[in-house]
Amino acid sequence: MHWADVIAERLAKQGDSHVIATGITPSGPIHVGNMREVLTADLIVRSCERIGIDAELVYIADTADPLRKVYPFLKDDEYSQHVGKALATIPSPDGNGNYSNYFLTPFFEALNDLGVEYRVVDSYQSYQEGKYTTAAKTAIDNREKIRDIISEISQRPLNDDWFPYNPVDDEGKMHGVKVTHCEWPWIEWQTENGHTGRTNIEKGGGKLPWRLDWPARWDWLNISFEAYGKDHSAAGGSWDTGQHLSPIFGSPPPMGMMYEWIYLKGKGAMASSKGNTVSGKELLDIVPPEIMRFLITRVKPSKHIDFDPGEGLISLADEYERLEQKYHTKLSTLEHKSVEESSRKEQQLIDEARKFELAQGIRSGTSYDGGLGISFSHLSTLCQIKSKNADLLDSLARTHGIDVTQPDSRLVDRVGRMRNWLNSEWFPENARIKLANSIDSRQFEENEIDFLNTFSDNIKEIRWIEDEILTAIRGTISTSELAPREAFTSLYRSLLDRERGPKLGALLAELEKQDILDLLDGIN
RNA sequence: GGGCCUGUAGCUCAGUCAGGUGGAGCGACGGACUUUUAAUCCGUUGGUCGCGGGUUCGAACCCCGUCAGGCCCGCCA
Repeated sequence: MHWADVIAERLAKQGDSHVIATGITPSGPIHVGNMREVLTADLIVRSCERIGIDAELVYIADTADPLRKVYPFLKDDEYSQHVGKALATIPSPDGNGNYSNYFLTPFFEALNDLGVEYRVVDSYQSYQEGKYTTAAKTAIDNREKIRDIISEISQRPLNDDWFPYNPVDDEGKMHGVKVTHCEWPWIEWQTENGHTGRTNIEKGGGKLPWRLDWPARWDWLNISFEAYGKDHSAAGGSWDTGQHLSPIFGSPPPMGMMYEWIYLKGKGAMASSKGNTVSGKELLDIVPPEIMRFLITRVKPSKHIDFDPGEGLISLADEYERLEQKYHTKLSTLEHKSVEESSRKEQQLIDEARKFELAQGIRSGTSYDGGLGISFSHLSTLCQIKSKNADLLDSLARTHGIDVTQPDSRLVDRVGRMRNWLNSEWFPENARIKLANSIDSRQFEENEIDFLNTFSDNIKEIRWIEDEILTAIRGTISTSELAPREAFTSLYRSLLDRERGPKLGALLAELEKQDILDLLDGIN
């Protein structure tokens, strides 16, 4: 059974209506690693829908979190003054609006692109509106008890002056602010510089520390499931203390599931603080949403993913396409048998089907149609040799029977992304089509050289269009002692310096005839 | 020091919760097709399940230990 379906079944045993939570701090570009959390939650929502139970995805934007430091992508002189302030209260790097929205906007665009449906809870706003007031009161009333629990579970004693609420000072900063006195709803504080003042908890004059904020929101949002990053999962970590603190706020803890991080191949864990990230938006600029979803659906959450935006992305797309074919030819009609009444082989097939279904951007309930039938590889070739979309569509009209006047919007969409990919730093060099610089005759047999020379002669007088080039190739093969396959391999090896390649007729037509002739002249 | 996750075919992963003859895809190899190929179809190959013990009639799976990689144990999220 697919892991998302396993979770859905467990949730179904607990009730028929669930709130699935996900939360990411918009302190920087929201990368593919962060997206795993939201997509994991989305898959579980969809699995719930499949078996007929209600599930709502709630995204908590941690906009009340303070800016921890000046990240590498920020200007030091501009942002050092804002360290410690809530993300929602500091200016955006581009000068428009606030900091958190600057990073949330592209993230939401990516989610919409991915077909994720969610409700946003803005934590800064929630504090302002008093949504956390009850929890804050509970936390302060139970200060001793909570301190004992955290100290015991995390194996680290908290200081005597520990207070379960972090107030902001008169500059809006939370770092290094000590609570000196509390008389509900007022909290008195002192900064490291000796400044004193007071803020109103009911008006969002600060926030709960993370270890309390988490279980507090479980209660007021009625969360029944949350996937959390592996950094939270160790004994004594925030998930662990949350389990014990949750009852104090009035609810049992939600069901949870740890997920592993996504690593950038060869560069370590994706982390915006280190700058080695691919944002969700960036990835969606170059591949369609179903490929990005497939990245997540194909592997259990406990596995780390070594994300390779180059060749790895090509194989991911290939794998997706093969699965798409298989799905439409044999998997879509598969009966969803229970684990008990099916063999492991059947289970593996059902898993594959689910990996595909859950990768679809469209919601359950709509039909999964036959796909585009045009492979990514072919598309990458076409985009490389046809610089104009009109020419590209003409080519597809001949080979794939598409309607040039009304091309499928998904096709146009994919072409756009493919062109972005080609123009990006990620597109792998060995998938790029380049005419060889020269031909090393020693690498070829005599009959191959004869063939290439004849071919060179045969194309001298033709018009440089796809049909005539093809005719010339065929004609040359028919008079050659080479088998067609060998002949084509010779052409690929000599012209492109590779064993295989895209359709030669279309490719050569896009290149300059004289360049081909010059190249072939080099043979002796 | 304490803990979590991962380790299964050359590669990417299922299978571990519910112990019962080790699976899939890719790759590689072979064949078919024979005037196109980053093609398709058919077939073959492939693994002391990280390592060592234990429990069991039977262990990839449960238990103990161990090695390797990653991560956590902060008034950070």
